[in-house]
Amino acid sequence: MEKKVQTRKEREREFKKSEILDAAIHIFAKKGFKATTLDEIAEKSEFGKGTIYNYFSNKEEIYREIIIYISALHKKSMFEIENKTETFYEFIFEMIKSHMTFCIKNKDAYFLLVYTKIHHAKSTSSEISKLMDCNHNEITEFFIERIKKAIMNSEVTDMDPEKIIRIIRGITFTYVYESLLANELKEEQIETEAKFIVDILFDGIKIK
Amino acid sequence: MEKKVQTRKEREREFKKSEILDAAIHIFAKKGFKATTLDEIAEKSEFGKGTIYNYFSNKEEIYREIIIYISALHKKSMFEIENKTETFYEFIFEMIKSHMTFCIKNKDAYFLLVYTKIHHAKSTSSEISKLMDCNHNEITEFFIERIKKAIMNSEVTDMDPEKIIRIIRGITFTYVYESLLANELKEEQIETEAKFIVDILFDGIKIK
Amino acid sequence: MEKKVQTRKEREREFKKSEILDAAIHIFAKKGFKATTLDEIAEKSEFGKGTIYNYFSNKEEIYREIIIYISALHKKSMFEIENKTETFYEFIFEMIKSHMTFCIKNKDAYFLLVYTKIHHAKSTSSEISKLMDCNHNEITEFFIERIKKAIMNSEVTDMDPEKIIRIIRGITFTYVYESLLANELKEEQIETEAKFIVDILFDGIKIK
Amino acid sequence: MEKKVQTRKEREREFKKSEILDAAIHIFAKKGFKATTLDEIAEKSEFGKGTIYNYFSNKEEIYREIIIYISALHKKSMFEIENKTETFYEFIFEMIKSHMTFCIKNKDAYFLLVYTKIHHAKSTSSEISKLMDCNHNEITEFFIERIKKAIMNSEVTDMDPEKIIRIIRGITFTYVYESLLANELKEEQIETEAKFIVDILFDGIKIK
DNA sequence: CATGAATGAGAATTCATTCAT
DNA sequence: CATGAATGAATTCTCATTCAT
Repeated sequence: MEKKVQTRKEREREFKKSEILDAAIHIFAKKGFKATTLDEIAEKSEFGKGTIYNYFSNKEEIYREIIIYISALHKKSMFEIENKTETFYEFIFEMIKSHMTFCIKNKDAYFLLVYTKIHHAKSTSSEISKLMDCNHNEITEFFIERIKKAIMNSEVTDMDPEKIIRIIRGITFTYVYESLLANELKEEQIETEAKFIVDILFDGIKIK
Repeated sequence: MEKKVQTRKEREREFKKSEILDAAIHIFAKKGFKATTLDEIAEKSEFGKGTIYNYFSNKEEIYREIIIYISALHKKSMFEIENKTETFYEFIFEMIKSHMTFCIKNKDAYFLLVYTKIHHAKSTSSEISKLMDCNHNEITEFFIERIKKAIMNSEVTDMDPEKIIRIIRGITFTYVYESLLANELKEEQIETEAKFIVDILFDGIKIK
Repeated sequence: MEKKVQTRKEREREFKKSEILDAAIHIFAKKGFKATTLDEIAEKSEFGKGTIYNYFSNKEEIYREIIIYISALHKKSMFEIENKTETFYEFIFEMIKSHMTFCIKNKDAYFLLVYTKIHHAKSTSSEISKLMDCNHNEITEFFIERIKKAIMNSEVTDMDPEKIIRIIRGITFTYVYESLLANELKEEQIETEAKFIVDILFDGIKIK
Repeated sequence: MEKKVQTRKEREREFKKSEILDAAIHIFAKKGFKATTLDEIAEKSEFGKGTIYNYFSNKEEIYREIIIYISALHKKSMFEIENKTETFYEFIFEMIKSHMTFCIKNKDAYFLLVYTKIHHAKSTSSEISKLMDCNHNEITEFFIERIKKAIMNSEVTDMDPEKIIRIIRGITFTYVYESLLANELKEEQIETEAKFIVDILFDGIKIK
């Protein structure tokens, strides 16, 4: 994470790599792995085709590095909220806001993440799916602990934490995904939208 | 829609087409559109590669027909429950059960549907994405009417129906998807699982 | 070796494979493995580039099959003479004639064989070099036995058989190779040329 | 040929060139021309890839210079023995020893020479093959003169000198090549091994 | 001079589609 | 209709060569 002493050369190299990755994210997010060609990545990143191979040994590696990078970013945005919150309600609220912020800021990245999750879900072999699984599990673990605590504190009904997570993830992921697609999720609405979701999650839709 | 009088020839043709589509669904679901080859489809369907071109004019058409077919099937399973239910709670309950039944019976089809939704979401041009959108909207319309009625009946809190749908779809889709992936959703659990979801949806997770 | 019952299809396939191999031999012999392109092979064999991949899974496989085929052919031409000869002189004489006949009839094949021997000599890993070694050893074994017999029969001076083989092989290979290159070895001269070599081998060049 | 007064700069330049050539010989000998990359040469010679182009205008030129250099070296080692010898037997003996010494000292160079001879034998166009031919002919001429003299002196049977050369070259080249490959030729055995060859060449293998 | 990043022409390989049988 | 051999456009990847620093 912290390569303190970096020469100018190294920094330049890192910068160029990230330029290529940036270009690639957009295309991968739009077309998927197979349908994305190196010519497109080259053109979009404004490098020659051969140049890209000076930075990545093949197409798959570009994809992998993107997934690693995005996953880490997303995970980080999830874990950051840990200590900032008191109640479970607050925790979920912050978590959803954090997720939304991440998604708005990294729209393509988020689409790619969802695409990859779906796409690699069934192929047990690939390195990428292992990586995704690993991240997924880490976040799940983290959540489960928090839910157990909430149950002990009588904040929420006593239910299988795994299932609760599925519910929360379901609401959040799809809701955000669809909102983004419809271009209906803007930064200034995060507060309201997040509250909307958490309230339903906690109180349900039934009229009281 | 109206294939009233079908000769034996026509019926045989239809049957063979469906054999090819069946074979293709599995592979498309596993690998996605691009990575699926006609050789694989030919082998799995036990037809010659050339034969497939007697039934479909190209690979895309196979894919399209699959999506049309599955979407219709799924839509049908959604609309069927319309008149069987009295309360909104019942409606959602039946709808989720219906969805689950469909997914269990057509696992690959469902994965393919999800994959296609994600994959084509951003490409505005393709015929397939239009088709998906169209179906999506039809179901949405149908739901919205029901929700409006429910709001009028004071069954649920007065909220934007579009948003409620997103929530419901989010919970259902992802919950079912993840359960299927983890191989944790069996036919005999549908009743329980569906109830679990609806109860949370109506009452929330907060302890009362 | 003997696939007695072959359908027409299979025979046609075999025939086309051999057409491709024939075309490839000439080019490989002229340019070596790396410098030979599949476009050239395709053009010379009068097939489309893709077609070749219906018969061989990659360029290396074409090369390998050629070497296997030629080696076997050459080995066969060596072993055939075994029982036809009485004295060691006769044996060597027949062997050289056989070698020459093979080389004249399969000029390109022979050049390719020599090229491959040289080229793969140092790479211990490749499958091809193992194959060549294997054939080389088989022929060597065969020769050694005959030489030992000749020594026991007092036909030739008692020397290390391995070294004698090297001498014989050296004379024969290079002599034939250079003669062929200079276009100075024709079928009708085989008898004379072979005798010239054997006589020197047995009696030396010293005036008596 | 005449680099009489060389500045330090020039000497340094020559030295660096030879460093590059040295590195290249090993790789060319191992992999052949096409399969050798400039990256490898650069790495092995410990120069930057671009630097190499300050000394040679392209890959082919490196190869050519190597061949020129080695050929000259080998030729020199052949011509050196001219005046040291009295009889033809002695001449051949010295020649073979000289050849062996050269080969042991310049193993890679020798392999490369053999490889190049084989490889370029058929391509009439290239400059390299002309060079090789030229050297080949020079040595041949030189030998032929000596053989003619030997025939006149009744040292050897009256035979076509060209053919005798082919025999001698055949024995020597292949014998040495195979011995080197098998790692069986060491400096201290040169005397013995050379005598073994010459004796067979002069007296044959027939028991007397 | 020394360097190595950038480049694109060229090579191997894949695969949807055609078509003769 | 059924078939699969033939095809070449498209794609990934390599590497000699150039050139700015």
